[in-house]
Amino acid sequence: MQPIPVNFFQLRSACSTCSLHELCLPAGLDTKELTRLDVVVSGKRSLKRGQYLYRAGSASRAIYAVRRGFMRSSVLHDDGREQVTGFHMLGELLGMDSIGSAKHTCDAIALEDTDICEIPFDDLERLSRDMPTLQRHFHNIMSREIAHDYGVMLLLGSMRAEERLATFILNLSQRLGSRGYSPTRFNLRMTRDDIGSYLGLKLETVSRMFSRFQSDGLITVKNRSIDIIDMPRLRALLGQCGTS
Amino acid sequence: MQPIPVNFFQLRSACSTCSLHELCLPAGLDTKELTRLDVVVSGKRSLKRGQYLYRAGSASRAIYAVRRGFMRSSVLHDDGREQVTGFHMLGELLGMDSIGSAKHTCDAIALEDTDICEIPFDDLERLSRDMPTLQRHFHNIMSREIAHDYGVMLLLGSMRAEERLATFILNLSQRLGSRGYSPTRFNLRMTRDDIGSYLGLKLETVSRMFSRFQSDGLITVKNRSIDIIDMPRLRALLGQCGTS
DNA sequence: CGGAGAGTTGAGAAACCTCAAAGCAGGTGG
DNA sequence: CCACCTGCTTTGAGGTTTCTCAACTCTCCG
Repeated sequence: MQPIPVNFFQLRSACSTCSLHELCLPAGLDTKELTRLDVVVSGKRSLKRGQYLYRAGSASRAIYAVRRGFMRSSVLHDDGREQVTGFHMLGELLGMDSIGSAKHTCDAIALEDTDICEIPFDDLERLSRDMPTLQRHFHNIMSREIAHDYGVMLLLGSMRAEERLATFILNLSQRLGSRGYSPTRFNLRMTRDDIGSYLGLKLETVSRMFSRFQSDGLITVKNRSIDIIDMPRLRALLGQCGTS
Repeated sequence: MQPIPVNFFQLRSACSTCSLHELCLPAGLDTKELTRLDVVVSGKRSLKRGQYLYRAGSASRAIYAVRRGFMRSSVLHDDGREQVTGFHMLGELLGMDSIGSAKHTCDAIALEDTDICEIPFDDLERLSRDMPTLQRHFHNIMSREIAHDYGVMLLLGSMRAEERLATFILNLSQRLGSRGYSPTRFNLRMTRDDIGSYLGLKLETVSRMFSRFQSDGLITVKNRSIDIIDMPRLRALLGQCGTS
């Protein structure tokens, strides 16, 4: 749950033609290299809200970057239980779990109308062999995803409901802030059930925690719109509850 | 928590000189390529039980493979809480979370006397550019680690204690079996506290579940030695408890 | 033989879940 | 434009699981 250290403005300046995603970020790529990368990334898809980008089990030959909109990834257990594994906003990548198996292990669904660009593995790997900077950068991104997942395990394994939700809100705030949006006022794109699934809680617990945060004066919640009133005290919730 | 699909015998035959780890596994590398890989992988380290391979924050320029022994990885929260993120046995890789940041994000400690071989990123990336098969294979491994982490999230987010521990035991059984050891009788290398931290439970809960499994006739537990008596019923515990 | 670390077990407390009812918002069709 | 319907959200009450605290046992070593 470490915030992804991406400054959207850096990103924009580094990559004006292509899809404004993590992959063509700091990298130190020259114009010619960026152009080559751009060609590879040119496959685009538009999704309506509720439409799947891919489903578990389907064939996979690409990773995806969010150009516009908001995505949710989840894994499905045999017995029907679902675990949300992540939410993906502008510039973020998804589908890195399926390079290994050539089949998707997750579902990915659009939570609002979303534009996606597609980056075929084969092209990415071919390009990486020519461009060490890109290669290193791609490895960094996958590695960061792993480190991020460890953060989520820490959250799921050792935090209480209150701390989980505070972490979640602050993480969204940070990611929106670094993209130039307000870090204190934003709209959630997902349901309470989605949040609960991601945080290992039931939707009622999520709802109760939102209410408690509101009555404690930390945030204002009105349906899906969040307004962070007292950022310092919200931050102070992290690492407070449960010393074990 | 999907089992890692590695057959140790395949592995052994594919890679007789080097360190018998995942990296030089199916790959389809020829002898010359294997030799080049072998040179890179030649850095070795031996650890005594209780010794750290690396600690969070220290500089990182390599990934590591277990040649012999047993390792534990964990992330540390600011307030001292610890979350075990994985256990690593013969042939498995660790340290892939730290390629991105050049600093380790985890601690890695030896749970018994362990030999490790070190694979510097730079060498691996250089070699990958020459050897597409290795490149693809390395990406597969990182990708599988991500998919595996999603499985752990599912476990932590939506399973009850009983199911978590059953999953854990079956996962160990599977990994030991694929390495030629008995899948039904084995010794745990970690404490109840380690297991609890990995599974998001307290050590007392782990202990109680072991006792319950034993009195239900599923396994025999004597300290750290486990004997699986009724594999089918142990498997049946998965996906049974909690339909939500 | 003693000590330290690890594991077991019990009792009570706390956190979270389940079930249930009611309120709201947003979209659709008449 | 309104009424209705559906899906989402909130809130309460009671139940379950897991945690906490504590005492005791066991095992391994020196």
